Amino acid sequence: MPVGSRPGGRSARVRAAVLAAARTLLVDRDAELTVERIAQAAGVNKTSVYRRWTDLEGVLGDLLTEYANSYVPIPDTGRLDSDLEQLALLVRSGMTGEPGDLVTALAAAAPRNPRAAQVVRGFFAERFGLAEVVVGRAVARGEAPAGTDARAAIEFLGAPFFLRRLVVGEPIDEQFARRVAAAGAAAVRAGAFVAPRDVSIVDGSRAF
Amino acid sequence: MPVGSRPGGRSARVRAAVLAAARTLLVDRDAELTVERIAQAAGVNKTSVYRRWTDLEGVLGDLLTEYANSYVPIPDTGRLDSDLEQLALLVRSGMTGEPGDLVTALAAAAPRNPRAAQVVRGFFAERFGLAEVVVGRAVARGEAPAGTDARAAIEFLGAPFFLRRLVVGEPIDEQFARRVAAAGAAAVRAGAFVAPRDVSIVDGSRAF
Amino acid sequence: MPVGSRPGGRSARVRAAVLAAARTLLVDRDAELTVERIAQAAGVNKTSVYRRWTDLEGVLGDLLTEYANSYVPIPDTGRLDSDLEQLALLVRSGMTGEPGDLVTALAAAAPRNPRAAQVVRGFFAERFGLAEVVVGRAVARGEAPAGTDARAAIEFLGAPFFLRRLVVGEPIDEQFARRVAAAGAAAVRAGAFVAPRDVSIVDGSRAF
Amino acid sequence: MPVGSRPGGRSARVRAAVLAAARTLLVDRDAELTVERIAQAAGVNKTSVYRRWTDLEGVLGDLLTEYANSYVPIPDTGRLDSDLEQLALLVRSGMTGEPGDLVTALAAAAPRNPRAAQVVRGFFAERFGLAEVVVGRAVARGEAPAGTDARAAIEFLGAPFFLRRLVVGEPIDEQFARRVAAAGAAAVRAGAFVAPRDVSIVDGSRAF
DNA sequence: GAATAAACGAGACGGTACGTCGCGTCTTTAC
DNA sequence: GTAAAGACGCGACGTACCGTCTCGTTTATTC
Repeated sequence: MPVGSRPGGRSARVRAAVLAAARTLLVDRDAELTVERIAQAAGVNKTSVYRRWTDLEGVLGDLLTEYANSYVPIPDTGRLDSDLEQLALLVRSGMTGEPGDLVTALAAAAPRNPRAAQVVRGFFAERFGLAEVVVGRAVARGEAPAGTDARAAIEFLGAPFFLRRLVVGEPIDEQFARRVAAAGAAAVRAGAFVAPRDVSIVDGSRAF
Repeated sequence: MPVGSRPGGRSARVRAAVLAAARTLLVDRDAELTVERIAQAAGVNKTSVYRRWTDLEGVLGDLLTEYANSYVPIPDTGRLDSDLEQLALLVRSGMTGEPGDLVTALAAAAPRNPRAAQVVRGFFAERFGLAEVVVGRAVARGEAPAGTDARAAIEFLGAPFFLRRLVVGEPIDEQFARRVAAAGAAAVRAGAFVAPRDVSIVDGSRAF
Repeated sequence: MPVGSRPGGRSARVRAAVLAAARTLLVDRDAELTVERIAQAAGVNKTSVYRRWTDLEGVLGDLLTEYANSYVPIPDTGRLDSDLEQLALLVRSGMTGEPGDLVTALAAAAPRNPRAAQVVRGFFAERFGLAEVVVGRAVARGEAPAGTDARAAIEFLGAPFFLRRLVVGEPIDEQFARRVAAAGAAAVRAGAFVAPRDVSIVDGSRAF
Repeated sequence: MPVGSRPGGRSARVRAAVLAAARTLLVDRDAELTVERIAQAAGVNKTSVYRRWTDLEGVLGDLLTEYANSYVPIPDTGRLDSDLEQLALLVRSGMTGEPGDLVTALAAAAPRNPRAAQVVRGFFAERFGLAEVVVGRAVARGEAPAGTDARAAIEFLGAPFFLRRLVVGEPIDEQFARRVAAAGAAAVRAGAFVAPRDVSIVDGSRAF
């Protein structure tokens, strides 16, 4: 959704001001995140916001995309357990900060705003995709059975953070992250994410 | 927030009509679920809705409570794996149907409506509580290590369904449910949910 | 377009406040007659205006209707000349005051607002209709030829006031009104408004 | 407001395109006649319109001026009646066609746009001025009393066309034009437009 | 024939008003 | 005397034009 046009022009200024204002209002809890308020906080006319984004969710989507483009180090410690732990701690710090609010806001808007749904899905598709290599390496090292569905494993690892954040509402501390990582590692090692047709083989090999 | 009064009075009739209308609009996708629309569909004045509930979320909360009060059979097959699988299949059928929509709607409202958050949390606290016995039995049978945190395990089991439903948006089929159950069982068996203070002991025992 | 409902209720209060505010803003030249400003001046929410009237023109239409319902004495002096003169002076005082502004505003909106056009037409249809009796009496007295089209005569009499008001913009003084009346009387007496088929007869009689 | 510069340059081309587009949109009823739409229809940027004209009304003013500069034959049949009839038929054809729409649009804008008011007044001042000679000749021929105010008579003649066009909205057919001419001729002949101070003389002469 | 100045296309911008929707409150009538 | 009917204040929505403003790109004169 970003327009871009000339980088140094007025366009860029307005765009930056709006995103910054949105970010501020997002952090300020109980700040009624509306288009009008964002525009006002950005010192920009409401019309200018609608010229660029179709929606409030469009703005938030761009914010989220900015985060998506920021560098996230994928851990590579040589062991599945510590890789997943590092990953879980990264997810935790992401979920408790600003992007967590963004995801919450967008996920809340998703049921009635297809674009919001698309943005948030795209964000996670990318994030999860990056993390899959961790599982792939474990398979290569023999820590995880061949045929392990990396995507499923990562989704399984990330899920509890969302449940807490969006539904349960309890705090997400480091211990929680470590426990989730441990569970994920155990499940991966036990072959719970091996693709169905291979399961029989794995089960068979496990019988010995 | 429900009033109740006398069961056969106007109160009861209005209440039933509103809940039925809300349920209908909830099932009809793209039906914009607003108080005014519900009142109209119920053949009732908007004021009558606000007399009984503080919010749209209040109505949905009552709807969810009705589901919460409906009987859910907790599986007891004698083995952890099949118990969790049954449980996961139950969760799946719950998430794909009407209560799934309810939870989605309430979870969406949660960030700006504390009561909605409370309702949805209460719902899950109860559901998860009921399911914990499954883990307890596994511990008793020796299938799971002593000190296993049943609540954490169940939360871990349920989480992927929410992620799919609220965020990722992919369909939740039986295979998905079975895989989640398998992962959960593996993690439980591996002791990933043993409480921290016992972890040292476990670690200690693992040292030998 | 007026709603009416209960006379002493809130409805009536809002309605009166809006009409009064509109009247005030109408008189204040350069006062940007908009719905929002009227609502603000009336101490009423914009929504309440739109609840009752579809348009700004709807409000003005009601104002005009109020004037239409106010009593206007139709002169009956016994002579066509003085009757028309009285009438012209009445039209003049109407055109130079508030209803003149109303008509101006509505006539301006008419080309793009059918309802405004309808209102202003209805207003004049009624006004002109009332004034026709003056011509009718003149015919009965023998001052005007039989078959005189009273409607056409009155339209002819009223027209110069509109031209001045809407187009030319010059002031409309008493002398102007008297001259218009004199011209109208002369035209009526000369049989200029006798229906076409009768014209030949009149012309014939005039030939002698 | 027209710039002109060199006749074959871009300026002239843009100017012509804009005026042509405006004329087209003016004829197409229900075409919303806005600056943006005109610019688009002209294949010209909005800025280019504003570079040349201050307003939409400025454009329409130029359009009207073009019509004003077009030749209008002032009838000279030798008799007042037929002169006025010819004139009325000319006015009719002008009012029912494109210039009628122009006048309507400009008259509608006049109350809030002084320049529009000025343009439309100027147009009529010129048109009426040209037509005055008809009355002057009638006076010279003895068909009308000396001292007849030609301007007033012509205004009186033209007025009913405006009333129909701007306010009443009924069609303007040839019969209407003829009747107006007849009424005008009768009023002129009867001395209704003789200047006030002369009225006494006329009245006196009429007394005999 | 190159330099230069004016006009142009493109389109973002601040601004005002529009008309709509939904919320939750409050009054009025009627049962 | 309670409750249904529905108007109300409120706030935000998203749209349409307005008239202004850069910012490159032609175009057409001028040297």
